[in-house]
Amino acid sequence: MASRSAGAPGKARGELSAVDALAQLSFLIHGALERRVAEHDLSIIQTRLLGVLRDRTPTMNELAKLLELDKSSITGLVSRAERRGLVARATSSADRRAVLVSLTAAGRSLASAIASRFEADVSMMLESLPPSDRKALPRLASQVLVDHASRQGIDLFATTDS
Amino acid sequence: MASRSAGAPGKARGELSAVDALAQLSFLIHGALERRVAEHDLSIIQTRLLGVLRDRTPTMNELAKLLELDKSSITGLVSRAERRGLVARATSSADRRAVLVSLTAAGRSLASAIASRFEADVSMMLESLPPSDRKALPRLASQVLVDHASRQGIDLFATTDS
DNA sequence: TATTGTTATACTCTATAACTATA
DNA sequence: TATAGTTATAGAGTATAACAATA
Repeated sequence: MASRSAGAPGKARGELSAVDALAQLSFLIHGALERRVAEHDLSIIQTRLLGVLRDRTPTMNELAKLLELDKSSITGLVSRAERRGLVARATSSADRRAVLVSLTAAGRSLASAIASRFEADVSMMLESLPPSDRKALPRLASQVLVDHASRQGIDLFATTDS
Repeated sequence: MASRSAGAPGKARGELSAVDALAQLSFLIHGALERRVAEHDLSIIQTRLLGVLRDRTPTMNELAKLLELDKSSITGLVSRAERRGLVARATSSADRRAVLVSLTAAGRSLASAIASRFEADVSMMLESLPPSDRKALPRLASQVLVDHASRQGIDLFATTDS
């Protein structure tokens, strides 16, 4: 369990189990993002919405798949963001049932501000490591991500323009 | 932004920025836990509640500090867990205002089941790495955690029995 | 008076089921 | 008929403010 206290069974003092260490790091980063975006009165899911809209203008349906939520949840999520002027709805001209969601200028600027703040937060966490380890950690993380994605038949670096 | 697509500016194809890699790994682990505990109709916060109770019997107030929630949020959280028979309330004999929260046998067994399932999930993610890296990743994660904690004046490995 | 916990209230987030409009 | 999206409804999770009981 991630939130259990440090002393895992069978581990020497001053050590976390592999799983504990990764789980706690995950909570640390997640929590840092949560606190950061809370300063802008955003939740994690609202932030993810802004994030996926930075380089897409998906339909509500596509948004539901991207965020792994039910379409009815997307309705409310987008409506609250729209009420705050962060995103805009537009009826698709190709299919008049479909609604296209895009970032407003305000939404884009907020997304950028958060991204750079958060980047600084994570960089700060890494600064305690010696320079060689500071490169190794993201490299290993990438490796796990790429392998995990490929295990699901996804190429993390697939490009549309090829 | 963590949920942005892979190609970060200024990065060669096939690479994630350091921050992106860590953020995405964090979301991967968080999501894996979320899906795992959903099988038992638990949320992340309910799971964290069970987790902190594995080696503590705190008051509501202490629980609020441990989980970084308002005490009024703890009331509902504990009540829902209590209704499911996972935790129990008991009035403190030392201070009759205080309520002590503990894990029931059912709660403890559920917490153990989840911990071992989740441990397997994370181990599986690590198995794609060569053995040396498989040790390095948790080691680096621990280092970041310990340094982060000490920066806040906390000794992650403090013991009560010394 | 101060502290512990609960209650009342309000809002976000989520899902299921029923609905409308378009295809 | 099938699909895209919204609405109605219900419940978890969260915070603020007001409250009761105990210290």
